[in-house]
Amino acid sequence: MFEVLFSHIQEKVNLADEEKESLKNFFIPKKLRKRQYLLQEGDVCKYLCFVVKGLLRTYNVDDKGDEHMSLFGWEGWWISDFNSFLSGEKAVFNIDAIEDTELLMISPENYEALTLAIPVMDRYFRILYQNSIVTKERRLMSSITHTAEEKYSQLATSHPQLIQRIPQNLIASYLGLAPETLSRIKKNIAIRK
Amino acid sequence: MFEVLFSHIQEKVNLADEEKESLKNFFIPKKLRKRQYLLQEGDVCKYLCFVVKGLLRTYNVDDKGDEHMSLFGWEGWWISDFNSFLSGEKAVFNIDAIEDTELLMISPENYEALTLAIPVMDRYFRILYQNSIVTKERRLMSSITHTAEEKYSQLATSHPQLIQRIPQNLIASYLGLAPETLSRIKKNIAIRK
DNA sequence: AAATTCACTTGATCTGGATCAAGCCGGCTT
DNA sequence: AAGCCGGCTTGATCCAGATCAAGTGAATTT
Repeated sequence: MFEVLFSHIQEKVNLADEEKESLKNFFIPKKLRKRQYLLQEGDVCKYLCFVVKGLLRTYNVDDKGDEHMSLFGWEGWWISDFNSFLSGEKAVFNIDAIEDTELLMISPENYEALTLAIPVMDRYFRILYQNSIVTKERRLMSSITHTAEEKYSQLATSHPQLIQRIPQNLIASYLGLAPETLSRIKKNIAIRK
Repeated sequence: MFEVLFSHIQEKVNLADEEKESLKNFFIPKKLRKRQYLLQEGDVCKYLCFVVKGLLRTYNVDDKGDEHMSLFGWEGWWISDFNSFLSGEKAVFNIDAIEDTELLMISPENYEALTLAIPVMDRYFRILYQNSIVTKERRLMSSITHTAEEKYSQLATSHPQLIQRIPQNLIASYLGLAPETLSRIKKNIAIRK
């Protein structure tokens, strides 16, 4: 299962064989069944998790009990309540599995130790985070600038896999829309062509 | 003017004196007058810029000609159209100076060369980007989850300096609100206490 | 000091999307 | 196979915030 992680890392930086061996020691493998929680709001997020297989969602729940998706993660994504993981503060997000999932988890201490033991991992994460920032910037501007339909269309073209794989009510929540609104939007798009 | 940059870096990692000397060679200093552009939409963003002094805004303009703030940057912030800087694609953002500003700019080639010459800069940027991701995540969830008034109140408590320093119409745009709406919100808050 | 400009306010009206409320269907359970 | 549950649709109504339209006052320009 480390092969998925290695190949993901090696898209960005090179790892020597002995670095790969060493790297294994910093991670804990874990399996989750569908609907199982990885993290609950209020707990401290003890691991940054690489998704080897499966699908997870990160979301919070407001006063009214409504869920708001922060992000989805599948093969090749890293998942956590990043603030809680880095600072040790309580998590504001819940994370649970949408499909059966396999993870490789690293603790904050090992994350620190890993970057010190294998400095090129600083570079790997630096590049990873660069891309993540660009993505988040796009989503943020889209959420401020676009209408509901524009947001959906943009998502549908940029992440068609996501539309296939994830239930529509969760996608609505990801876009900050009521499920009914998304349903109507899809209908309108379908009618128009 | 490099002292501001050094002290900012040294909040996160240590720099040897010879590394500091070397680092200077990768940057170009630049001054901007109030209202002057650093980047215009459609151009390629040729520099990642560290703000030594002053205040800038990054924003895009929609079809209707309305501006939407992406972010503000002052002393100690890094500013660019990050996607354009990294990929060489055309910028979607405009950047201009709200106050007279002093910058230290680095080109993509020098950014790459810098991290190779001084590997601890990978670590510096990794940590910088971590924090940036947490901030963007918060703003995104806030924009999806909260009402207009909640968004403003949250901003006012988390970044009071920003409220002081930046014209109210730009803050409205940053929050994704019409200027009239923000004006009314402030009035309501004032009345209530 | 008159004139223009620009940020901000206030009021009146409009509207996109939320909310509330029913049905509909396909898949699980018993 | 009958019943139930959860995801989705559809319709009717509501409302937060946008838009349109004036007005004010402070700063900048001429």
